[in-house]
Amino acid sequence: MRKDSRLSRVLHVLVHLKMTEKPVTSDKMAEMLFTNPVVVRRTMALLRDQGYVQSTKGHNGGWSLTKPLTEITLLDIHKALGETSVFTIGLTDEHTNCPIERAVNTALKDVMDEAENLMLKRFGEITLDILGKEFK
Amino acid sequence: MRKDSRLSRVLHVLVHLKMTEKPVTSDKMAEMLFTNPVVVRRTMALLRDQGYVQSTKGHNGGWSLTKPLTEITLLDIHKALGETSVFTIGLTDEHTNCPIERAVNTALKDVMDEAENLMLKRFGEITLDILGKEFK
DNA sequence: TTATATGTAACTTTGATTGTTACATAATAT
DNA sequence: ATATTATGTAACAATCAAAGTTACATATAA
Repeated sequence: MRKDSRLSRVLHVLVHLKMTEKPVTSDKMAEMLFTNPVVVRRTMALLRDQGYVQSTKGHNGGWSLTKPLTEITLLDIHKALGETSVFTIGLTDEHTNCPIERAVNTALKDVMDEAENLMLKRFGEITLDILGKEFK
Repeated sequence: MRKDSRLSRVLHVLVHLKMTEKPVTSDKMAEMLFTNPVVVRRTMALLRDQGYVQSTKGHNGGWSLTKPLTEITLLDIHKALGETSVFTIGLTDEHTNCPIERAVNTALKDVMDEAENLMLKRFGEITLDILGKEFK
């Protein structure tokens, strides 16, 4: 099943952004991530919308952080990417008046919600500076 | 992001199988699930490989349970489907010698593993008969 | 005013699942 | 016996969302 690696990638980029201090262009990031500058802009734009980074045009332009890494959590970035539901498991919606389908969906949903809540809670406890710390 | 609804669908089918008692053909199941008999066979074959159902050919043939629903858990069926990793979130593997990528991956993986373990634990606690019970 | 950036719409490609066709094999009813 | 009803499965086509690409507009700085 297909995976969304934007979170992993963008976290990587954000920590590097902090290291270099000056703006990094979409082209440089694309090179670093083996992808395309437009794809980078698309993803980074979501973070800008939430106020975690800013973009500047023209010479010496590019992307830079607007907050210290200590004030950004994995949860913040996860939410900024706007991915709904973290599971590959999907529910069906074709016999909504069938009690068995409903029971199946309820059972699956309860468990997935519990697992997702735990995941989001943990993500909320991890700030990005921690990811750079292990660097040293 | 695309979802895999085989688990939801096959659970639905298994509970109905118990209700009818006699074998149900792939064609009937396909009709019920708004899909194709070959797709049904593909999925059901995975359950047969693990001994949860059997298939019989010819007249009055079809699929039937080989175990009481009380002896099958959501986890059993989930595992039988062979889906690896329940998350849409993927890790990157392009800078394995970059300490930042490693730190990002480790952080994400630890959290995902914890959430997945909780999910599998809960799945293991739910037997399929429970899904039929709510029927009454 | 030229070079360097981002912004974004429109389109193409990719990749994995699902769906389909075709035919082989097996079991049962008549 | 043999016609009918099933599954088994290989090979191929369709689908669909994400990623990638192209093209051009806009903004900023040297």
